[in-house]
Formats: sequence, structure tokens, C-alpha cells
Amino acid sequence: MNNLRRIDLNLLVTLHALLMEKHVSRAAQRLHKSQPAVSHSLASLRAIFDDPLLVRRTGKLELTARANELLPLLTEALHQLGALIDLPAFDASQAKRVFRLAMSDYGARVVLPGLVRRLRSDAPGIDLQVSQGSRAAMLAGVHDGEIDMAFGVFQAPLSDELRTHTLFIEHFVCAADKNTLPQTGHLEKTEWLSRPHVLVAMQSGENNEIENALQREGVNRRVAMTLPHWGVASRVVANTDLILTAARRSFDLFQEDSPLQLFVPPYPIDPFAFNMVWHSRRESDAGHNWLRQAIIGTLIQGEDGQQTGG
Amino acid sequence: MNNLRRIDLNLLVTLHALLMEKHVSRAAQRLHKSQPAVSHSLASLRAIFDDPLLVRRTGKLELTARANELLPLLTEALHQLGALIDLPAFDASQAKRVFRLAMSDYGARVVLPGLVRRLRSDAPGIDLQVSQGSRAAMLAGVHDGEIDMAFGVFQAPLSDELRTHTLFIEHFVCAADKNTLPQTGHLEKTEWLSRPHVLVAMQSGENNEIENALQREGVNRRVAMTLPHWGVASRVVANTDLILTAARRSFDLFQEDSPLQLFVPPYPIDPFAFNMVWHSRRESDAGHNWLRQAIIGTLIQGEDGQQTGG
DNA sequence: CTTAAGTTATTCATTCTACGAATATGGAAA
DNA sequence: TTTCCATATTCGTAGAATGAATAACTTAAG
Repeated sequence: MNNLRRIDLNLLVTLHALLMEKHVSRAAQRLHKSQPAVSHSLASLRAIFDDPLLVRRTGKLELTARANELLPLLTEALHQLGALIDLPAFDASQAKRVFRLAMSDYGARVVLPGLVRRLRSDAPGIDLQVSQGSRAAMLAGVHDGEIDMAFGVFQAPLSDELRTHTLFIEHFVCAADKNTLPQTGHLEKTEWLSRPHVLVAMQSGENNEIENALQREGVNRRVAMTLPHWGVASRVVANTDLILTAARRSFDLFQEDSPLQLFVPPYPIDPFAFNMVWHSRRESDAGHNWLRQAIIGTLIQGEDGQQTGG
Repeated sequence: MNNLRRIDLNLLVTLHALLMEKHVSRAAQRLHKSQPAVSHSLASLRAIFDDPLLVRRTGKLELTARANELLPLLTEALHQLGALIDLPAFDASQAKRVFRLAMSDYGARVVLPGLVRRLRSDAPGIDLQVSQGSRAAMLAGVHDGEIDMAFGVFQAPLSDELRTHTLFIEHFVCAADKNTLPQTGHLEKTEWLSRPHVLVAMQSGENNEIENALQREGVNRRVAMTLPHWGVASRVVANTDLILTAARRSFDLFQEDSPLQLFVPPYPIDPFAFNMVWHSRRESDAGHNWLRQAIIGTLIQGEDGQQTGG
């Protein structure tokens, strides 16, 4: 494909006209050019392909073997380019269609509010069907076409047919009742470890970046409570000495009168990439593209509004 | 495809570089152009596609939905064009391959001598396997891929997947022993009808242009002998009062000391088109193309050497 | 808020080249 | 040969692509 840089692609359009017409003057007419111009192009093409391409035979011009070989390939390729150029732009406001998304409740919390607002205003005809499943199940669904897009934490090297886009990098923050914290608004390692903790886990036994981080440091914390509901977790902490360490975006941020105080964990916890995954066959699906773009857009817009101090 | 004329296709190469790099300056570098040049191209592309294509987002350029939609299609189409350009020319002298041809003995008589000579000198590695069959069987063979090319008299509208090329238009001539003909060297209608005739027919009951012509005129001739062997037929006529009416090219022309005299039939007989037929899927097969071209070439070259006076 | 760094857009003078008018050349037919 | 028709060539020119310089943005840092 590098060689495309070396030649003038417009010559190929002229070549196509020439091979179809088998007549320089008529090809020129068809191209709205002069006969000498097309003759020039033909000379260039002959040099490029190192073949006469058109030869006189009993008065008429006929295709050489090489030209015969080129014609069908050329026709096909140019048709593709032609289709590309007047590909109609996707009109989201008129689109009527259902997309099937798969995500955890955390994903839903992060992705859906902004997206749904966007859909209602810009694409009222687009509906969503959200399902939930294990990472493997979601990927299988995407692969089989039962799911249009999956969201979550997926390890980078997926199947060749799957495409990934990192929507954002998520960090962990801690939350505790304001009244239980010192003036500084955060806890040092020892104080942090001495308090009881709440763990939010979709599935028990799933990869847990928090425990990994503590293990690396050679310390232990007491998990007084485990639950799978992000939204409930932050409410549980209020008016207790419990500490919740969870993905930043799982908190209702900037909530007035919140009894909770957020702070950076005293032990560094690996952030994780939250990804969107789809099948490569959907790459050229205008609607699918639009939705992906919309999701990316709403998440970036939401970024500012959800920014914490750190 | 008409719209391809309206835009500069080279812009699409630039577009591809831009979408791949997501970076104007790097795209320029990849294309060995300056940054302003690519920026200009980007402006043109934005006008053409009526879409920003690349937008700033947290510092980096990102693809719009439209661009995302275009990228895979564009990549595909440009790959095709790239492959087209450095398609290696077919090297007949090195080619090693077998072609399966189907033709009648008349076809063999006309096509093979010149073709085989050409193959031995220019493409010694190309072998031929010639088979014979009814018209329908030959066409079926071509259709199913068991036969690479078929030769014969085929009615114009064949299957959509089949391609036809008329190799030449064949006329009928008469032959008789020189000693049985008047000084003029030819026979008038009554004399011609009064003599016994030889009919060459591949299959009895096949379309017969000669009898058709006579029937149109409302006359009848006596066929004293029918045989399917073109080569033998002309030898049979020598030293008899028989008249042979057959395709011009079936005679060994310009044969010295031939006892036969050729002359134009007194009744006009419809000429027929002798065609080559192949499957459209072979259109872009370099070797197949070369052979077709070789066949056309040898038949045209042979044309002069076989020309009779009329 | 200001400055600095990095990137894209714009301007404009220059260079190139694709273009077409005129014409030469070639090939087939009469 | 001449005539006709089609392609190739020549060459001056108009218009487009190009890039140096620079403006305008955007983000990040001080």
C-alpha cells in the first residue's frame, strides 16, 4: 500500500475509463477531459504498469493480457472507493434501532446516565437493552453477535476480531464518615488498617486490586462487610467507623450535605482501565460507530463534572 | 463511481494516513509531505465528507463517528488498489500450468496449430488438455470450472457468469475436383444443385446453416455422403463429382498441386461467429488472460496466411 | 493568570504539473 | 497514393499543490 504514494491515483480512474471504452477519445469524453490529456495519462499508465495496456488490432484498440487482468480488479476497487465517498452520513435523529449492551452495575452507573440523556435528546429512536454477565460471557456475546458492545475491565490481548477502546482510567478512593476522620480529612497507614472495611465485589473471588496492593505491602485489613452493590455501599458507611475503598466513579460526587469524606488511600492501589469492546465486523456500521462515539463523548463531558480534588 | 471523477483520489491516501496516525504532522511525515500540505488536504477532506473527521479531545486528535466508519472501508479499498499496482506481470516463459480446453475437431484444426507453436516458443511450461463435447456439455464444463475455455459456435446470450469473445467470423466455401468444374472455376445454382454433395456434421441433426439456406430458397440438394471428419472430407472429394461445402478454415489452403478448386457457394449461406467462452471468475487470472490473448493473437496472425481469394 | 510547549490552521509566494490547442504521426481503407 | 480517423507529441499556460513563515489553539506547568 506504500506504493500508492508513488503514483497518482487519479490515473487509475482514467485507466478504468480507457479499458472500458477501448478508445482514447471516448474515454476523454467520458472523463470530461481532452484527448491529449487522456493520451498523456495513458502514456504514464503504460510506464507504471510496464505494459502497452491498449494495442491497435485491426483498427480498433484492444486490451492486452495485463489490461484484461487489471480491469476486473480495478472495477472492483474503484467501486469500493466510489461507495466510500458518497456513503450517506448517519442521521442519529432519524435512526430507529436497538443496541444490546453488556456491563456490570458499576459500568451502568458510569456509562448509562450520560448516554441515556444524550440518546433522548439526539437519537430518540435508539433503544438500549442492557444485560449483565461475567467477563467471559460478555466477550462471548460480543463475539457471537448477541451483544453489540461490552463494557468492563478486560485484559488487553483479546481475540483478533474484537476491538477495544479504553474509556477512562479508574482510580480507587476511600470514603469514611466525616465525623470519624481527623482534621486532615484522610487516614495514615496505621489508622487506616486499624479500622474495619467494606469491600464491594461483583463476584466474590474476582480479581481484587485492593487486596493485591495490601499483599504487596505485606499488610492486612479486616473486611467487616462484603457486598456487590456499589450504590448501597456508600450509604452503608455513613454514621459508622467503616471505610469504603472503591472506584472513584462509583460515588455520588459533590453531593451536598454528604456525611462522607473522600480521600486518597494510604497504600497505592493499581488503577484499572475501563474498556468498551465490540466486534470488528461492526467497524463500518454507521450506527454502531455513532453510538461508540456518543459513549466516548458523554464520558469525556462527564469527566469535568465528576472531577474530585484528588 | 461517477463521483470519483469529482475528487482527487490522492486525498484518500492522505485521509488514510491521517486516520491511522491521528496526528497531522506524523501523517505528513509518513507521506513525505509537509505539515501544511497535509493540513490543507485535511481541510479538503473535511469539505468533501462534510465532517471534521478528526477532532481535538484531551489534547489528542480522535476520529469522529464518520471517520471511524470510513477507516475500515478505506483501508480495504486502498489495499486493493495497492495490490493492483504491484501485481506482478505474468511471466509466460516461466509459467508451469495446465489448461483444459474444449473444442470440436474443427476448432482444434483452427485454434491449435498456431497456439501450440506459440506455446512451445513462448511458454514451454504451459500444457493443454483438449476435450470435446456438445455445446451444452462444454458450457457446463466451463461453468463448473472443469474446463478453462470452450470454443465453438454459441448463441450470444449466455449465462451472466460466462464471458465470450468472437475469434473470427467464418464463411462457407465449396470445393470440388478441378477437372469437374467449368473454366469459370465455380458452379451456378442449377449445376450446383444437380451434383451430389458431401456434408460434414459433428453430430447429425445439429443446426446446419447450409440446409437452412437452401430451405429459405426453396430448393433441395442430394447429400450423397455425411461424415464428421473435416480433414477426411476434403480428401474424399478428390477425383469424384462430389461437392463439399464447409467452413473455409477447414480446408488446407494454398496447398500446392491440390486437385480441389474452392469457390463461393451459389446460394448465400449465413456465416457464423466462432467464439471463445470462459468463466468470469477467470477474468483476473493472469495466466488465463495470457492464454486468451495468445489465442486471439495467433488467430489474427494466421488470418493473412489463410486468406482465400473470396 | 501568565508563560511555555506542542500542534494545527492560515497566508502567500513559488514551483510543478496537468491540461489543452495545435499539430505530427500512424494505420486502415478506398 | 490519397483520405480519413485515431492516437501521440509538443509546448505554452493556468491552476493547483506545496512549503516557509507565522498565526491561532490547546494544554500543561509555573
